[in-house]
Amino acid sequence: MKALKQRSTCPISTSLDVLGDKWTLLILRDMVFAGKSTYGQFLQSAEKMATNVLADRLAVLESQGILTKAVASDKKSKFTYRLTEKGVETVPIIIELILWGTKHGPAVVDPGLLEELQLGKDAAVEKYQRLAREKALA
Amino acid sequence: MKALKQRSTCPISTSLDVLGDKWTLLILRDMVFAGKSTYGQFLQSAEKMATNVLADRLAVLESQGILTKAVASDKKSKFTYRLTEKGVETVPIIIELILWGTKHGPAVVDPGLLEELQLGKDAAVEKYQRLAREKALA
DNA sequence: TCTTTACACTTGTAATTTGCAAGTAAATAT
DNA sequence: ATATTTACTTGCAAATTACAAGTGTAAAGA
Repeated sequence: MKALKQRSTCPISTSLDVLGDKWTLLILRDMVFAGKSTYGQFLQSAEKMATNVLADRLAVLESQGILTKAVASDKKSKFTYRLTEKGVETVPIIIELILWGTKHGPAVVDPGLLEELQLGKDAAVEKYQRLAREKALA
Repeated sequence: MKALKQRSTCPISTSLDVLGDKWTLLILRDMVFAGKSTYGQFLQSAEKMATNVLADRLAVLESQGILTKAVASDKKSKFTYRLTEKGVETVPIIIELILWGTKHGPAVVDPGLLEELQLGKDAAVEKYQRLAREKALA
């Protein structure tokens, strides 16, 4: 049981108590935009997160009800992580990070996604939330 | 000169390289929603950030062009921090954190702001960006 | 003028967190 | 039976954070 320390009652602060680090939102990104769902898949990302940090973050995300952990349907030695509705609702945050990083950072962006976002942010949010919800049922 | 390490070219990752910690966005929150602009004011927030961490984050934010530092108009021993346009454009990210924290966290929220957000997110984003831009000119 | 206060940091040090390499353990595959 | 896959755990050095105290400069007060 991972007890999180709450620094204040400000909603921004409480959000950052959970999401405010360099790794957590990358795990959620991998689930939403890359369809990943296992420990091994998360480790393969370009940012190369350490195994112990990944294990720790997955435990926090689970204890906070952002994702669930279950034995995979194909293998008993494998676990599947799925987004809860609380997790799906981080999509707008992630989308805003994409837009800001694209505009102001040294990022290289997938042109397809960028066009989609520029065409309509709300539509893109809904699309990726829908896909994530469908994936969560599988 | 604070050199940031870039972990990948993903826009989410590059955004988190700068904003992904527990303190940076709280400084921006204080500038946008509380009109704060000095080191002393930032220290007085409910979350009680350490002085060395504040100094470090302000230096990073300045080096990344998210805010500027200038001698205050009233006192030569005082500095005023102002948001750049890059800084103003973090407002949508902060607003999404407010909405998520309000809905899913243990946060206690200002009812006025919440009503404003529920009435129309885009309008709220524009309002606080406008206020921040005006403040930056003062 | 001398002292005190206000403000913005810097420094030192202990505790915590991270990054890296290696090891463990259960379930499959060969 | 042995090897491999998958998901971690462990140990340790390095980096970061938290906490307390100190420094330096400008302004204000006696």
